[in-house]
Amino acid sequence: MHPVRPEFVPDPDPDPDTTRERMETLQSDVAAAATWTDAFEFVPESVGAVDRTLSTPDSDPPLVAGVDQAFLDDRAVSVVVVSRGGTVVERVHAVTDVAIPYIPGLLAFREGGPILSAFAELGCDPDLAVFDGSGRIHFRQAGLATHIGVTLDVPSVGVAKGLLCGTPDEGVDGREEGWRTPIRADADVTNADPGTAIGHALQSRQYDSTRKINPLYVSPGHRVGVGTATDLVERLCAGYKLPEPTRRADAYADDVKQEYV
DNA sequence: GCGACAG
DNA sequence: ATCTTGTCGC
Repeated sequence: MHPVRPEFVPDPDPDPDTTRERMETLQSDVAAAATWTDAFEFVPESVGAVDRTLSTPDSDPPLVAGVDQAFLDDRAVSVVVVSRGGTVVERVHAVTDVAIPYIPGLLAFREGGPILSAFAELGCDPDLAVFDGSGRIHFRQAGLATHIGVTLDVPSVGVAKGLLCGTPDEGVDGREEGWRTPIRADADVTNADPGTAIGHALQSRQYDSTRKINPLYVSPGHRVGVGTATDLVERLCAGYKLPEPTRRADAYADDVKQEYV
């Protein structure tokens, strides 16, 4: 089986509380090493969900990686789908054993190692990675997107379908497409001044009549600011609730899973 | 003790 | 995440 990186293996201890403390300490270290300001080479405006035949000969669109997983019993299928503009240029996957259960706030310890195994199969170097889960919107500001982003030192953003923690500036129900509001740190978020914007709720899609689609919760992973993270995700959407990188990864993970069932 | 909680 | 049929709407 693929070796699990030390970043995701806290020193073993018979006491579960001690193990948990070590994982939380590791996350605080990850948060301290994270950068939440724009620190990437590509031009944000060149990022898109579809190819643009003519116009804007600006700069080459960056390589954007979508990451997701599917599970079968005690195994995880981790995939990375890389696209440039609207074209998929590479898809890789890794099947690994999962030993850690899902615990809110500790997701990276369950999925991190398997995801790195998939990244190890990649032949290219993504300019940006989009994750299915939170980044800075996390109790210790070290969600999956931040943890992997820091580990690989790749610009990253987290896209979650549910809010883990933090408080929205406004109610999020029934909003129009394109709407967004800041998610601010509250007492549940450590290492952050209360009121600090740690992400956004983004209504990436909405129906005209029967509105009932919930918003996306976008947050910086690493080397991306809060506003830019949401701008990028918005640019990566193509008429669906989820941004294209994540949608493709989700679909590919399901395909691979079927072959292992 | 109770409630909340990404995938 | 996963287990699952039909069903409402564009």
